[in-house]
Amino acid sequence: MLTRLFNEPSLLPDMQKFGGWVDDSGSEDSKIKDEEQERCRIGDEDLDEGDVKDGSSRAQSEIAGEDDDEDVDEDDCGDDGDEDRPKKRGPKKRKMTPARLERTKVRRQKANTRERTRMHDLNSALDNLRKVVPCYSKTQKLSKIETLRLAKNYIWALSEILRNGKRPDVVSYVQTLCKGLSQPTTNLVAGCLQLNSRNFLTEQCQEGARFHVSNPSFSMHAYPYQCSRLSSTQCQSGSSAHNLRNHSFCSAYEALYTKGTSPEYNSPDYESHHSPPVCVNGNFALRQQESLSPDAERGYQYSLHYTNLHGSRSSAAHGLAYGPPGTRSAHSENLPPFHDVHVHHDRAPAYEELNAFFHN
DNA sequence: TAGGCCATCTGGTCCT
DNA sequence: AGGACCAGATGGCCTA
Repeated sequence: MLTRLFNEPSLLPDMQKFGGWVDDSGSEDSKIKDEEQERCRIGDEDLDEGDVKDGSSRAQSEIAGEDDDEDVDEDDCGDDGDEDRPKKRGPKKRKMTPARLERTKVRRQKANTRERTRMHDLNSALDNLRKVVPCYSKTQKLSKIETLRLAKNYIWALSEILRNGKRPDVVSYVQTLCKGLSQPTTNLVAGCLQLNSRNFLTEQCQEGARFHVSNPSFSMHAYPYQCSRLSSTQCQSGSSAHNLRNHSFCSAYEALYTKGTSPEYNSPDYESHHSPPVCVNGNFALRQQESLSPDAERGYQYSLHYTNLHGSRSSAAHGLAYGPPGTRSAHSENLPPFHDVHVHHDRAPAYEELNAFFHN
């Protein structure tokens, strides 16, 4: 019955998601009766015709047969014992004529279409963002919230690099990227950078936590922005300064992370992508302590907080590696299957590019 | 099966 | 009046 209200074929599949609307059983009528009773219970105050409230429940009631009765007013709900009630002021309600009903219906459909388009635009923008954050996979897309978190971390990490004029070691870099991310995403990013989260945290604990949010002291062990293909053969292939940088990074990287580590580092081949130029002009006042959303405190307590060099909070590192109890399952033992994961750090961000990007 | 994520609808608010 | 934006509700899909 209610599907008649939305007789546009293209909308029907969507409408059918609302199961109660599709079912033409007798319970529909009782539901509508309940809605009518609810209307009468609420009274005029919420059902002023001037109100925007032209929602489905009212439209449903109107279309359920009240259209035939042109004299039916909203005030007339059948409760005759309400004569003492003071007359409501304000514009008198207009009857829901079929023409008005049709206009309402069209307006709602147009609004739905606009909203759908708006959300699609938002999603395509998010897709674009997914492509420029450090880890991109066509098959294993980051969720929206994780994409935003990773993008925030990415911006912050690059801004710190530019601010300090130093290159961070890959461990610190990954840690920065993974701050506040869920465990699966942490593993994904770590996998993109060929790091097992558990192992890089172990390394971190051994070296002492150098990382601090407000005063990062990145070391120069390696430069993670130039080579995403970490195998020696990949690093040695090709020529040019780009590959030279790759090679230097890979050598340093391998020296750091391939000895005494698990075979998990022999991960699949990752395709390099160019990172977009990044602009940092001091506007990144955001602090890593600030979370993107409240649930960063609520459900994503995976952040690292290395507050000193003595590993006093190194347990937090294990929290990231294994995940806190009672939260999302940890997958630190095995990296997820990265089929077509891309890392976007082929080159160092140049200031010219940064400015160009920012002023576009 | 529960939980996470997502798309969509919907009504409210603000703005032009 | 209508559009943009937002948040809540709802149901589907997927995965552990």
